[in-house]
Amino acid sequence: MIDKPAGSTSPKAQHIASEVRRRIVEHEWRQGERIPDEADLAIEFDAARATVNKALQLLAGEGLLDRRRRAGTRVAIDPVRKATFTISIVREQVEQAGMAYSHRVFAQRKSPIPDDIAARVGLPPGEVLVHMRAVHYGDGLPFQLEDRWLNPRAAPELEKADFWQLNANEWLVRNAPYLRAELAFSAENANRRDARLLRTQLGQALLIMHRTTWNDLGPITTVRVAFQPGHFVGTEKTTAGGD
Amino acid sequence: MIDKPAGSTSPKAQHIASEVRRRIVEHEWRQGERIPDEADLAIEFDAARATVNKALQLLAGEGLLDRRRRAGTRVAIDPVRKATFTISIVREQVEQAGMAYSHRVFAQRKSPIPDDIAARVGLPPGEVLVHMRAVHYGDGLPFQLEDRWLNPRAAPELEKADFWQLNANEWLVRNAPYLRAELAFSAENANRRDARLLRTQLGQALLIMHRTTWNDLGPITTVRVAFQPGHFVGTEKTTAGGD
DNA sequence: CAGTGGTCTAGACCACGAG
DNA sequence: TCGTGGTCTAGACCACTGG
Repeated sequence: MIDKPAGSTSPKAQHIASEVRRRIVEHEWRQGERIPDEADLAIEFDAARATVNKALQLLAGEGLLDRRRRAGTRVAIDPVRKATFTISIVREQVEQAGMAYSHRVFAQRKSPIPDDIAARVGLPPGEVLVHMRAVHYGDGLPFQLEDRWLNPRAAPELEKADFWQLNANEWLVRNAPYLRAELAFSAENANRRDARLLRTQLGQALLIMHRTTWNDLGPITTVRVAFQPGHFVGTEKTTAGGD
Repeated sequence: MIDKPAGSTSPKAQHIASEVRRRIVEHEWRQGERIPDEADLAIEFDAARATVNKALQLLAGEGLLDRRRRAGTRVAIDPVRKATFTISIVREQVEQAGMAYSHRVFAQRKSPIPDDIAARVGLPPGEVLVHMRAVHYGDGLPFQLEDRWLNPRAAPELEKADFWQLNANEWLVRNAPYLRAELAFSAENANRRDARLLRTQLGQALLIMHRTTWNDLGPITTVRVAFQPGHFVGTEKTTAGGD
């Protein structure tokens, strides 16, 4: 019998990926250079081609490899840097920080959308949506402020929901899954309303997140989230790349 | 990176993933509910179990499914929302916007690191690294400002590089691939130096990106990037989820 | 046209962990 | 303990696309 490599329970594809990654990082295989094809690597690593394929697709997804039929696989010239963000539920963020969660709705009414919102979500200007503003608190202190538009046409059950009591964020997560989303970050100086609701000063730099989601009925919701001053949004882990 | 156009021959695993996704989104299968096991789905879709497995792993990666051995596969209770950012090279960002790229280095010297930087990268306080500040321009206007620390021990060839002429960003991408990275966004009011170099006003809200990279020799570089006021950083596409 | 990656299959064994 | 997902394999055919 042939023994397993001692101490290692790493799946074979992972092992191949790691080894290829190492060769790239250590310049054993240089940028733009062609690497052996799947069949050859399968022999070298004593694996099935499908296993090698899986490993190489992983690396291509990370941006370390460029793969093309007939042309073969090359080390990417500009390793694309990717980072994955996980957007958790507000309540969870607050509670993970060991604080007591609460939230308060400051406004909720039907209203025609402003032109900029219309353009962003792809609805005709003046369309009437539900508009709401809410603040989420941790231990009674403002954690984030959301300014949200909701589209009843994309989520009909929405008419029945009572967001004065319920958290819109959680209701949507549970009742209106999306098929597509856009997410963007920017920074803004706190305006008068931001400052009042977040209990900070006018002009304070705020990290702003815009998120819009769609299903096949159209846009579901678009929201501008203003975080508490000093808040960070970060990645958990990131795969290999350059810089 | 970008999915195939939906119209034509969709790979079988993609088709299965789409169909399962549809059943979840349309509440045919509810949150927390157990879905048929791989063997059953393989029969339903007339596919091999490996193909079903691939589809379900995709959805689990998106956060739509929870999979556990023996316990089976369930629709996730809180669909985790994930978003992937691609951090491109500064020059490319500028040139894609149709502007002429240039950059200027404002300071470069060896210097002991401040305590907060030391803590962030995991080096002893007072360690001497290369410190540099540079501004990247589009059509002569400031595009972003970077304040960077470089560790020669993790990238020995660095000593030879001349960043007064070369772009550190690009040099690193090509010569010092990383194995691990951390990325975070926040917002800060422009300080005096930020304002001067970005040609904006003191107190202007700036989107700040912190990035630190490591290889197996230790931290390679840590950088604070301040973007031009009004700049957005966003995702390209996002997969299904909630909210 | 032919080499290379893309994908699927049928079968197998293993690892985890719920019951 | 044993059902379920995790992974691998050997082989096959197909879809691109470079030469």
